[in-house]
Amino acid sequence: MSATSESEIGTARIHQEEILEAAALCFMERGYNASSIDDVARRLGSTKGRIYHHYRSKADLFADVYRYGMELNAAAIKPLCRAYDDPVEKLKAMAKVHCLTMLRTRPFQRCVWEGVSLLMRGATTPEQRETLVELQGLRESYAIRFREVIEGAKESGKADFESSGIATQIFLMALNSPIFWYSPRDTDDDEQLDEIASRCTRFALQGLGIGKEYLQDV
Amino acid sequence: MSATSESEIGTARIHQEEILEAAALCFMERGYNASSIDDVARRLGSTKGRIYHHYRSKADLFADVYRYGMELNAAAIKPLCRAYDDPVEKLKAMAKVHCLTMLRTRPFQRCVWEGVSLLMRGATTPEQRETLVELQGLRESYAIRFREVIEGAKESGKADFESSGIATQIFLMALNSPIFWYSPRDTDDDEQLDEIASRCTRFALQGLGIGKEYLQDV
DNA sequence: GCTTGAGCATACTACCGGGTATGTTGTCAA
DNA sequence: TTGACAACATACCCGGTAGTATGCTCAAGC
Repeated sequence: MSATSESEIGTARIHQEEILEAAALCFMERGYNASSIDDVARRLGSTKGRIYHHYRSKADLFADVYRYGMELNAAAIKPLCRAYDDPVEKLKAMAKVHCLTMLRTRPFQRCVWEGVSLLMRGATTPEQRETLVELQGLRESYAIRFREVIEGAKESGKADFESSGIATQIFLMALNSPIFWYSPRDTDDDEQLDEIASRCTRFALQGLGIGKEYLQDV
Repeated sequence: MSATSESEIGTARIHQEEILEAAALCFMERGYNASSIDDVARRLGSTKGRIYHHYRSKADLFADVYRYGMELNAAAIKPLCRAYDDPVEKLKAMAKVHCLTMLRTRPFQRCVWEGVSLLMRGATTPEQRETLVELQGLRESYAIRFREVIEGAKESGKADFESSGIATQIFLMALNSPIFWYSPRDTDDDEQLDEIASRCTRFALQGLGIGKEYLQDV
């Protein structure tokens, strides 16, 4: 609320990132409602006081985890936005990167998933509503970026589906799916993640009706 | 616990089905942890007493909702198990029916989804563990049925993927996806559900690498 | 008509967890 | 040196909720 310089915001973020990570892990494992603030604090090796010093409420903390997760997503596909002419090539790159981001930041992505839907029914105060609408907007504008490219692929004749809205939904769902069924191996093998992302990406692109001849290098 | 005749079990089920439905709706809207027993009772126009007369705990109630949802799934695909020679034709039928069941029994399927994973971390008593393992088994054996047919489709040369395990996961995820992004219209149009199920099914089958020439009638 | 038990409702307890109020410590600026 | 404030820890409050104990009613069986 007070006038804080950007450096102050920066250091605050550094302090908070540790909290964010612990919160994301807790929320992923037990869900938002089943995770207590004390749980998050225990994971940090500290107490409630630390969390409530940085966040005004549990919902605020969750919102920040959500926001951070969406920032990671947006940052990952940002370099690709202007780098391709062919929409299919662009879609391939975006899908692969998106899926890799899912795998690499799984706890946050699980929070994004649980996300707004649950909070909508619980949140009561007007400011909370406002925050949720904002977060919802982040998610939707992200999905729209994919939808536009998907529609471009259809117009190029290389994809084949009926409703772009539905197609986008299933497409993203296929790419998101590993955050649920993939449990990371002890050997944190980056190649293995790449392998999984490739398979999800191929599945999703083929689901859109894109021929295998375009998917050799995925 | 006492020796109950089958008819007694039958009438008990009838009484309980009303509770099951209310519980499924509550759990779908707010999630398991955020739904109180009183919420479920309110939706029934009754009180806690009724629920605790039939169920020993909240977890028990949820388990029954889960079980019921899985029974619906199993019953839906059961007639198809011996009706096809071509694995692709069988898979088409199973996928379509599965997706339609998702759409028609959405509240229960959302509970199945939230399902065991969350409870695993919360459930403490040994008997609860036992129940969860049983429910987990229901889900897995159901998935295995799909996996076998999917593998059959690959062996027939009409499908093309690398890991049948991963392929099955993404495949089912694509078919399950409408329980999240589809919100039923006021006009409870059965044809519309069929339309959506068709699109999901085509997406999922194409994702497996099955050619469009096999998917005209989906 | 009396008992018995199923099928609930009512009233109550115990505890957990979100939130707050206050104390403590280190650091930095004046 | 001291005041001020950030960054926590400690101690406490209190509302909500799972679960229980008990009361009520009605229908069936004898």
